[in-house]
Amino acid sequence: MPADFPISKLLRWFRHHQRPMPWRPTASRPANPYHVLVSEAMLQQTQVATVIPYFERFIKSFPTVDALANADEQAVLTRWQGLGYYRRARHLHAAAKAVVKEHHGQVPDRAKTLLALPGVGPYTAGAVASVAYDTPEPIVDGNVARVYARFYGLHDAVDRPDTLKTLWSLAQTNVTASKSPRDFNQSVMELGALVCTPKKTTCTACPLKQACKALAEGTVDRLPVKTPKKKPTAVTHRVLAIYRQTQRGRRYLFVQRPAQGLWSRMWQFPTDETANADLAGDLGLKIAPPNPVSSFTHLTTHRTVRFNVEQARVLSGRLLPQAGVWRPLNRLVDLPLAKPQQQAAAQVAATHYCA
DNA sequence: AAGGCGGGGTC
DNA sequence: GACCCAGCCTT
Repeated sequence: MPADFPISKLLRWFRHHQRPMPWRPTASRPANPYHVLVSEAMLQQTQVATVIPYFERFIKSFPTVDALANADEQAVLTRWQGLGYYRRARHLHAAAKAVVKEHHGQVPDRAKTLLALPGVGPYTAGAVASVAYDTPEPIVDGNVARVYARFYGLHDAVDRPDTLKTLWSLAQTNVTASKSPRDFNQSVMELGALVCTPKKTTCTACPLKQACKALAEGTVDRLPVKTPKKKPTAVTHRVLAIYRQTQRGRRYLFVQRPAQGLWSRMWQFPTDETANADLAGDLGLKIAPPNPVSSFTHLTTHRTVRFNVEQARVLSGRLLPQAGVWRPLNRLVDLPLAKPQQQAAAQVAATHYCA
């Protein structure tokens, strides 16, 4: 039988210390389930402070679930650009279409129904149900796992299936007992973000300190246990900025990435990720010898990518139909680019001004 | 069960 | 550097 979780103390702490978030319902702002759904999609593996400006811009562009459902994918990806995990944007777009088509434009209020939406897993389903509708659905995210692993003294790896089962069970028990599911679920996460942090915890300020197992046994800095992750592999990408000269300046060629894999459906300069592919020839173009522009390293979770950027002028040839678009570098606002391609574009533009 | 998927904050 | 972040999907 686990120790009693001090729900009331935690809720009291939450009322005084919670950070304002634009999607959070308050006394003067009723819950907006669409806002909650958008926020939870953005918050997957992404910190609150990072999400807030993206959320504001996204809602300004797509104020309602109907607006999002009717938007085209390029516009959605453009609003997501820079946030990462771009599959989330396409899933959220598909979820909005499903809400309009299958749920009369109302974001579902039951976790089981939410779970059927693309990009909505167990955490997001519980979060939308509890935060938007105040229903007693459990949630377990990185914060909750850390708080519970410490409070209950769970020394098994928290990403193990049996430990996860325990965590969800504890979350279920606590949220059911809380009588305020919306505040309770958010309060555990907020405690994990502000007090029960991965490092430099501030246990003296913790509303759970009197009953925390890890604090009592001195294992706070060793919990939660996690299985180690693989190191990223090093790869090199060759970026080729191909331009043609027009009366109104240079137009650069951009192509779209495939729907699967890294930076799905984002746009880029033609980029060789394998060996010495014939980038221009494959597009039906003949180019002058390329000039080096810059090199930089970009880090992702699984790769460290060395980007070598070059540019070259088109000599002849006709671009294959549907292969890409020609754009001046000062008109890329509606073309969703991932971070390294944004950086490459900025550096190509800089050399242009110097030359 | 394990790996892929971004980019930034923090120490 | 290393670790983490209001996870999800595919294989």
